Amino acid sequence: MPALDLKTKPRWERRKDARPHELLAAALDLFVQRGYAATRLDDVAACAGVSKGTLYLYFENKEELFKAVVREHLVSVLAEAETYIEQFTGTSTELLRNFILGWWERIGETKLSGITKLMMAESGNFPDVARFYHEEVISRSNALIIRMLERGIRNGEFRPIDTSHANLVIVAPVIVLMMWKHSFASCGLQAISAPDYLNCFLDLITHGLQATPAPSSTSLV
Amino acid sequence: MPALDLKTKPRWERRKDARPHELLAAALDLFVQRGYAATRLDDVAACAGVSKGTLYLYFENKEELFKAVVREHLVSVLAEAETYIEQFTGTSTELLRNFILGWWERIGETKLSGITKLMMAESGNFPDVARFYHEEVISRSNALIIRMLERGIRNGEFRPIDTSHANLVIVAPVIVLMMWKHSFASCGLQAISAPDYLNCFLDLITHGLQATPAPSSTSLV
Amino acid sequence: MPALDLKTKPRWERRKDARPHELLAAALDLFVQRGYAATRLDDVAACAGVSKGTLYLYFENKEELFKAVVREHLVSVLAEAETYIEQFTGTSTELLRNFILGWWERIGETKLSGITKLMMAESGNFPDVARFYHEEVISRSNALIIRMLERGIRNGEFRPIDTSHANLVIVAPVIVLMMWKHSFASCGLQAISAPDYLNCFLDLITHGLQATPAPSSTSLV
Amino acid sequence: MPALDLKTKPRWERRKDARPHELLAAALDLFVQRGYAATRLDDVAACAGVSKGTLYLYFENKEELFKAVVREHLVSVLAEAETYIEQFTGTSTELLRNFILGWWERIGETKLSGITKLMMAESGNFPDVARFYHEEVISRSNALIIRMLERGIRNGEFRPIDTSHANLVIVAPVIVLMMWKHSFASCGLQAISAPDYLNCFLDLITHGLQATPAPSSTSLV
DNA sequence: GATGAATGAGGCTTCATTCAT
DNA sequence: CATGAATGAAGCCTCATTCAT
Repeated sequence: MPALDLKTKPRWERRKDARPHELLAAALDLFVQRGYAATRLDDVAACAGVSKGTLYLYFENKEELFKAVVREHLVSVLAEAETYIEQFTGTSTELLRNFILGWWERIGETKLSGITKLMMAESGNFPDVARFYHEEVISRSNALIIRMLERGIRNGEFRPIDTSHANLVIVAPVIVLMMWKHSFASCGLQAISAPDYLNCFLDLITHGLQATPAPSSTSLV
Repeated sequence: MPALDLKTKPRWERRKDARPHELLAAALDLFVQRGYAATRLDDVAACAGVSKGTLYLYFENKEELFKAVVREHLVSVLAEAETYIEQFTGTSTELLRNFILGWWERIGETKLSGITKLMMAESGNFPDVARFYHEEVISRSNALIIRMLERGIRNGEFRPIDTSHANLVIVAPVIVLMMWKHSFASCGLQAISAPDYLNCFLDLITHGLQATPAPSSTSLV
Repeated sequence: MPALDLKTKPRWERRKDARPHELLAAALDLFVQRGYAATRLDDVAACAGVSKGTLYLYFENKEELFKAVVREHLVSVLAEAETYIEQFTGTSTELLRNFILGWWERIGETKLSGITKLMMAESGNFPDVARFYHEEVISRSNALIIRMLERGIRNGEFRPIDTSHANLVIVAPVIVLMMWKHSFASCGLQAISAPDYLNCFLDLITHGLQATPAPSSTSLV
Repeated sequence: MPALDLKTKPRWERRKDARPHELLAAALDLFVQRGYAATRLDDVAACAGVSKGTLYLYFENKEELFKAVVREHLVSVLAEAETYIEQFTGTSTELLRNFILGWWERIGETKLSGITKLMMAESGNFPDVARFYHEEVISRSNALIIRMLERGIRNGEFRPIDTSHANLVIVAPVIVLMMWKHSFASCGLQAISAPDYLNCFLDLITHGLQATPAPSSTSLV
């Protein structure tokens, strides 16, 4: 067998390579479902069809497992968003709207929203994880949004505002929506329609940012 | 009997009336600091200077202790807010601003913000507590805000918007600010200036709600 | 007020005398309902409308309380039975039947059966209580039954049998009935009709003891 | 590697297949010795030479542990008895006698009698366990004895009696003997000779059941 | 590499008993 | 006499982590 034929690895060996991904998928599911502290490694292993000990072959401990989940699933989405924004050529209002809706589509609507929720919920008890997440995810996403706002201000679309705080104002409803979905809504309490909510929010924020006020194009009642 | 005996320390002190409040104070501190699941009742007892068993003289179990904390500390603030809103005679814009700032002052700035954070963080794992909190706190506070928005719409100050979603949009930044304070900020990561943030938010939201657009009175950069 | 008028004690003082009896009544109820170990002194106190501490004014500890219950409620019934048997003038078969049925009426059907059950159930874990109960109750009741059997043998009604073991054979069904009532029957499992059961038993035992066999007077099917 | 290393004691020993049985044996010992409620799982573990947590690898909780003890040790004996009775060809009097004596030999004389005692003693406080035991053990053993009585009545050996109550009358002395052994006798109070007692009982019951009365063959005094 | 048995610290809750008032 | 707040040991159960095989 020629050494070059890397694609015909025997089955068990390909499986070997797949292991970490299977484990991370299982871990994601459970972290999202139950949170960090309440997720038992037994369950992660069981869910991945592996023994508990095997988990420790691939990840030093619970914390490292979680970090790996974040790296595997969130960081890639961020990179994609960075590219998108850099290349966008329309108005900043459109860009912002697309960004928010895309964010919801790629993260909010998927399991990944659970990670955002989890970090807001538990970073206080796990400072190391918090630091890691802030560096890898939050600061990068902040930069992204601030860049969009500055673009809008620079070309006169948006009023000149304090971008670093506006960033958080803009981000807040999406975060709250994610948290709601994984807290009260998951107990059957007060479900929220994400599209309606986001439209309402985008309408308000668009009006709020507008340099030259214009009537909203659609009735939102 | 010699006067010296007076120094004998009793094995415990009778504090019948004060005890529940002391315990609730200790419980509040720890729930806020560590969350619901991670708070150990031993620690609550120790923090209140009593033994583990004493806690159970006053509260049936962890859940009831928590509920009592909420009743003692949050429900009263809500009642106050309801009265305030009912009696307010100024513009709705002013009312909304006062409400938000008062909310921050009474809750956001105090330990109580930790309860809001805790509930968003853990209600998914404790549905009974979630139901209780939603009934006692959330639904009442929702009603409050919706009433304010309707007041503004009715008298022509605000655009006609979907109040039930707008409610959440308005609430979101305050909630996120509370959560941030008890998550990343508590690890020394990216502190946020609440006044600046809230001003930025109020400026945006005021603009966003306005029926007849007016230029913002102050530059916020 | 003349010192002789003992019957007109002020109310609170008569109540003082009643206390121990009220406590013993409450204790009886709970010991019977839940057994010795599972009875909480809190509940006894509450059931008697008294504080926990008061219990300790009258009884040194749980064990002494229990002993007092036995003395108050069982020992007197025994004395009554002893008298009855001494004075009975009919046949021994009648005597035995009356004794068994009377035993069921005075003890089996009442709460007191619970004490018998309790002792069989828990004496292994409380040897001191067991010793006390054996001395005060069991050995005396054994003597009673043996005397009845010997009377029957002496006058030719009963076959000559080993009275000390027959004693236990005779006693066994009544004890089992008492235990059943307080164990499986109390969970709704297989209720037993005491009259039918006792009749069946008396029929069998009468036949079994008879010196000159005679057909049973009633069909028991 | 030097041979000396062989002496290193492992922190634990792998005993996958043996463990459950060792645990059940330890549990049986302690349940019998102390009863259900008074048996601490720590002690069971210690008695089996494992840590507390290990118990929970094999049994979900105390109740399941107990059920497993019953299944392992009692249910098998019952099956054996069922077969024996089905195949027996002698007289019903002999069958009954053999059954009773065999019951004593297989259960009464062994630790297993402690389970019977325990259930009579504690089923009132543990209804779920009671239900389980009644289904798995009591109802089956009742059926067995009733079948024997009906056999004797059918072929004219026994008088026609109420079999369902006679069943309990017959069973009572054996149960009482078992209970006695684990209650008063275990405190050194009034030991009972099982053989003498059972003979006395069988003599009485045989006479009591007989269709055509016959003189007892032996003097039992 | 993979397994999964074993550990043991730690969390919630109960209850007989004590003792200052 | 009465009270009832307080104690603290003890019991059940969980779970991250280790390690012989």
